[in-house]
Amino acid sequence: MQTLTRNQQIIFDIINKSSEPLKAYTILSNVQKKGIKAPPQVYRALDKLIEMGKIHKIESKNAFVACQNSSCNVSKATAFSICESCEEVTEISNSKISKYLSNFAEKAGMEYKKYNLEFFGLCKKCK
Amino acid sequence: MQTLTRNQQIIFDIINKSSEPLKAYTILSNVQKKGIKAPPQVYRALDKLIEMGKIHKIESKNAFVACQNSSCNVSKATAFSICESCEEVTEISNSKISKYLSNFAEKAGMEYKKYNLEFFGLCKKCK
DNA sequence: AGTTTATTGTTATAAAATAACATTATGTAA
DNA sequence: TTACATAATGTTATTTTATAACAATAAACT
Repeated sequence: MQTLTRNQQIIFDIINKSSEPLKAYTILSNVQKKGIKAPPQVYRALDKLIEMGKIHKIESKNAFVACQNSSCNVSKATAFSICESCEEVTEISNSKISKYLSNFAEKAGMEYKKYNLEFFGLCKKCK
Repeated sequence: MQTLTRNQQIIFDIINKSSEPLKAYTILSNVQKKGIKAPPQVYRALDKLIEMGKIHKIESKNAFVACQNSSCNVSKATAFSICESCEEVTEISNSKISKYLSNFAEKAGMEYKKYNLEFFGLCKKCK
């Protein structure tokens, strides 16, 4: 269990408290009062947090969310549903889907390391 | 069957001929001699081509590939494997996986429209 | 303590995407 | 065919996202 450095902790806290994915520059503007002033500081922390599996990047949105999956300490596989109406992003906890997809990748002849899956549509509330 | 406009055709041809995903500004530099001079012209064509399902965006790479799936004329569902060594990107033709995933989304309570799936690892050659 | 390794701070810049507005082309319906 | 609407294009400027490069600190190791 890796401990976070100061910058990593500050940035993780903000992402973790947020109810929605945060963009790097939104994070930046929220931590400038704490002395984190420049983009590289944010991006470096984000990179490490992703490596540790503490956060994930929503590629289609260039935004970052805390991992909801308590067992997820390596960022091996991520799956999200994204509502095109209310923009809600939900992490799909995914033992089944994960098993299915890793199997699929192996069959396809790939030495599989991770995947990223993003569903788009309307969430329960919006449909 | 929709016909392409001049700019769309030029840009589709370049993507279609390429053996690898192309970035918007790479495309731009390749079409400037044909009179397409500015980013918006490229991005507009890309957006339309995506709508038509002629190309897909590899979100994790900000790059674009022609659709390999002849039946794919709506960009409903995309799946790619990306080799982290040689950078090869392959579209996975995906009736099974597609069925599985759309089922999965429905069960999760989502009104599903499309998904994007990106596998990372080592391809056959590189592993 | 001295050395390596990781993290941080900082400035500048690169890369990716879009806003805004003027212009031209295409389709369509009286 | 003319008038109107719609779509596509051209253009300039700007915004947004991400990284290069290098100096300074801090932490971990022997």
